[in-house]
Amino acid sequence: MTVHNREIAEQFSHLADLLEIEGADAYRVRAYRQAAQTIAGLSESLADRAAAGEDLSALPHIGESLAEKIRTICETGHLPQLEEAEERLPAALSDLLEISGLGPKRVKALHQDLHIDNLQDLKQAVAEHRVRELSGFGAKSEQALADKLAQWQGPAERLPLIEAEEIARPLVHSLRGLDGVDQVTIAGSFRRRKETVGDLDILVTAAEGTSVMERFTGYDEVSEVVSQGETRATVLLRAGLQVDLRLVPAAAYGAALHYFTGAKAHNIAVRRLGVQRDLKINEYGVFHGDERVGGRTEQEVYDAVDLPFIEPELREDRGEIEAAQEDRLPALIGLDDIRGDLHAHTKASDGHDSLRQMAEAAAERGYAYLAITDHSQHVTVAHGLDPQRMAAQIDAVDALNEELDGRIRVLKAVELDILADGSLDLPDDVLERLDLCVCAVHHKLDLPRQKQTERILRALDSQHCHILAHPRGRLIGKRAGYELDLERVMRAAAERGCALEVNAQPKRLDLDDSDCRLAKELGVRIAISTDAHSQGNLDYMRFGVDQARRGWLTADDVINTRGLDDLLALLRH
DNA sequence: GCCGTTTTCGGCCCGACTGTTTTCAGTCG
Repeated sequence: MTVHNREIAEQFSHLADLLEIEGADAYRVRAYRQAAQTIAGLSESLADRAAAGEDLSALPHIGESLAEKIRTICETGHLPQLEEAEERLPAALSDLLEISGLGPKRVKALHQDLHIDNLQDLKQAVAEHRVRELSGFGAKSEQALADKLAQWQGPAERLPLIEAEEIARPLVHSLRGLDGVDQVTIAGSFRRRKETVGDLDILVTAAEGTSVMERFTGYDEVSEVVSQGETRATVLLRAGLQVDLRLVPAAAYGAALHYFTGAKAHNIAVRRLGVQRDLKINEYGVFHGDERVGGRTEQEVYDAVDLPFIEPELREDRGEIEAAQEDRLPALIGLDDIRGDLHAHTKASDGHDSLRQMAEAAAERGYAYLAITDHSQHVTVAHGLDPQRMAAQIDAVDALNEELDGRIRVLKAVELDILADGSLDLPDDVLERLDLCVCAVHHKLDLPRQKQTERILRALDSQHCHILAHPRGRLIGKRAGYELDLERVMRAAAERGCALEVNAQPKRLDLDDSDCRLAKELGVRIAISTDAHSQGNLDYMRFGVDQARRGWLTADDVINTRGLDDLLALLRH
């Protein structure tokens, strides 16, 4: 039984909540939260690392004390300090912190004075108008709580980035359409291209007296104005998404953009560097005493603390500040570096478009090559190809390449099922005729960790396995992915020269950002592929590139930045 | 509880908005 990083992070996070309600030292609480964040963002299994006797205190925000606690959790599954806290306070009290407007102080008051232990107790107390009697609360807060509790459906779900884009587009358009509005920029995790977005942070610069706030709070899709001031407003959209708007003067645009892009931990780290230089950095600029010394651009903010510009995708306080100080920031891959797509389907299996349509669409995007990777026979629901149909498709691709006359090269390929025992779903004599094999797991997702790992390792042993597709098998918000020792798979892939895929489907993004970073560390090559099931899906490439950038990858780390000849040479190895 | 170009102690980012107050605490980002 391996303890997941996620479970360790949750225990620290829960402990932080309970300690905060108890009124513990705020910095101690923050230390637990930062540690939880570090752990949640790791791809390598801490349980494996701990078992191997590695020094966990080398990790950011993990010191001796927390390293010891991690070891305890890995060995026993429990954190004694959390269990002790749960004896002092009801464990469900931390649920109350999820309600916006309730922080640690008010939750403590609710518990101590009204004996509220959980959300149910709170509902009852609100219904009986007992909350308004409490010092610090009033009729208005009680009513606000009543409204929020009535709509409460658990912690707000984060939206996949692509859905956030669709919601943001018309809103941004509406704001830009207003006279006097200069810049409208979406910052926050959206700009950092995080795979999911919890809210939208919109930054606006405008001429004085422009009615931006009115336009914003009056937007059609707004279901509730949460707060509204001179320079800042928060609304909820009907889609359930929270949107914050910040109005700043043009001279502060860079400082505001930096502040509003976050991540919070990155901002704190940058501001700390400012403090060391006797500078104050806030959303209005960089200040030396009362004198404003920068802030029109983000570059000025970084200049002030002697750092090179740090790309938004890297701003997570995951070592980018240190890397910037040591001048070893990666030159991140860009969409323009991509020369072709190595995973796409046609009507032959479960795609919507023909071979020719897919090839034409890829050529229009300026690609040098497109691998057609229809499913193999085991995936019957997707009408997977058996040896005969595969042979027919190989011939069809050869014929099409002749007709295309070098405009683009279609690669003969397959998305080949890895069977439960790790064998491959088509015989060698068929596979030998292909340019490329993309191997993937589509069934028996519930094998135990060791079996699943060995299954994939066996598949990697085949000389035909060029790329391991969607290695974790997760679906964002739906499925966690199968149990797997990914680090072991990566080491094996590195040895065999097999690439791992970043599947760019917005609901997969698999590998994810931190997996990419681990892959790079271990010397694993990456393929960024769309897994397109239609021509339009080829545009998902940018979502894959986003995650690769978040994972510190350069063009050199990614095989489909190579030209056709280099790629083919690489695949032959 | 972490961490170090003020290093093993004593710091730890900074400001807007709301509601309940009567000058500010709490919450949020």
